[in-house]
Amino acid sequence: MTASGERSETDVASLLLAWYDRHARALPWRAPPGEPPPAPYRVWLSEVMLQQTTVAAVKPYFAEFTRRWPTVEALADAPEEEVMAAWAGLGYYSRARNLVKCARAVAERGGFPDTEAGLRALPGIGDYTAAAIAAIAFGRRAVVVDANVERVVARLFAVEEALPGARKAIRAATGAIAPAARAGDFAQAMMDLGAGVCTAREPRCPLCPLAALCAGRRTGDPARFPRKAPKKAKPARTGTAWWIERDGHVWLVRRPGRGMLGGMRALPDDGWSARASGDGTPPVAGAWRPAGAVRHGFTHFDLELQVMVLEGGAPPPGEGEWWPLDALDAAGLPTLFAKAARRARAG
DNA sequence: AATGCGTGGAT
DNA sequence: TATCCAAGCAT
Repeated sequence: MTASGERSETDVASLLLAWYDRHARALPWRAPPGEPPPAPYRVWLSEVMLQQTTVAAVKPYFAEFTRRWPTVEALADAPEEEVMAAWAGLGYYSRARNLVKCARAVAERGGFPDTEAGLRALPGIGDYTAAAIAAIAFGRRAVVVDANVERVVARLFAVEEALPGARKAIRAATGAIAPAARAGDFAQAMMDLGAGVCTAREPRCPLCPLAALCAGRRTGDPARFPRKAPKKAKPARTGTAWWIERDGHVWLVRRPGRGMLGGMRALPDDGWSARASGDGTPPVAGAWRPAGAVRHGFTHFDLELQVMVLEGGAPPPGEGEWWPLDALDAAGLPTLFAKAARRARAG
């Protein structure tokens, strides 16, 4: 703002919003620039799906969820296991558990809270998501900081401190440039800029509406911002998944509600985890046949999973269900076990 | 506050 | 193939 209170044409927000008016991505959960926002339900659902997840991965899930559950009330009424199965493949499954909890809380209170603090108190909604929904769905001024914004702001102000320590300074700097008007468009513009122009590798500075203001660019090497602490090496683990098939069905279990792949359907396994490899002990005795292995990279370890097959076996002790092979897609197996199932069935 | 938690695409 | 990374949250 200038001293007289009018917006300067060299204001970060003005420059960015003008760019957004021309270059905003068209997305299924987004209103075009300057138009009324989508229903809070769609903003919330998309924001949760987009946590640490790419736009391309989210699109089909968003379409399917809004088709099956068009409102937060419909989602609140859905059985949790159906929602978990529908989430299968998208990852970070605690999001799906919290999605159901949140939908039920919102339905119970008669709608989404329209303040950042109210949103922040709901399950699965943290600082970022509360600010994003408040700004995008309710037009409230909020300091919306995701990884895109961290990168844009770290470059714009050439923040030398490394993440995660720099978060406080980045948040303050973001607050200083966030406008009161068009709060949702500004937040989404920052994210579009980070996603398409101010990218992690090889930023496209000639296309950037903020290039003339950017301290990072003036250093000659904007890509070195934000600095980051070095990351730890990922351990490698091995394990075994057990494919027990009988009369066109396979034996599936449900994993415990917390922890890795929590609450998801799965193949029985030998107890592998991030901390230790599995012990290779089969759940029932029998003529097990090796079907090969699959590799899967998790966030914090790499797993090589041997797949062992037993045909005509008895079910192992404990909870589980015979699942029809011709409907295996509907079981909602997370990707690791979907890979293992393909390997088992390929021979 | 450091750690645990998925997955697929880009380089 | 190896690495990085993406609209983070809970504990």
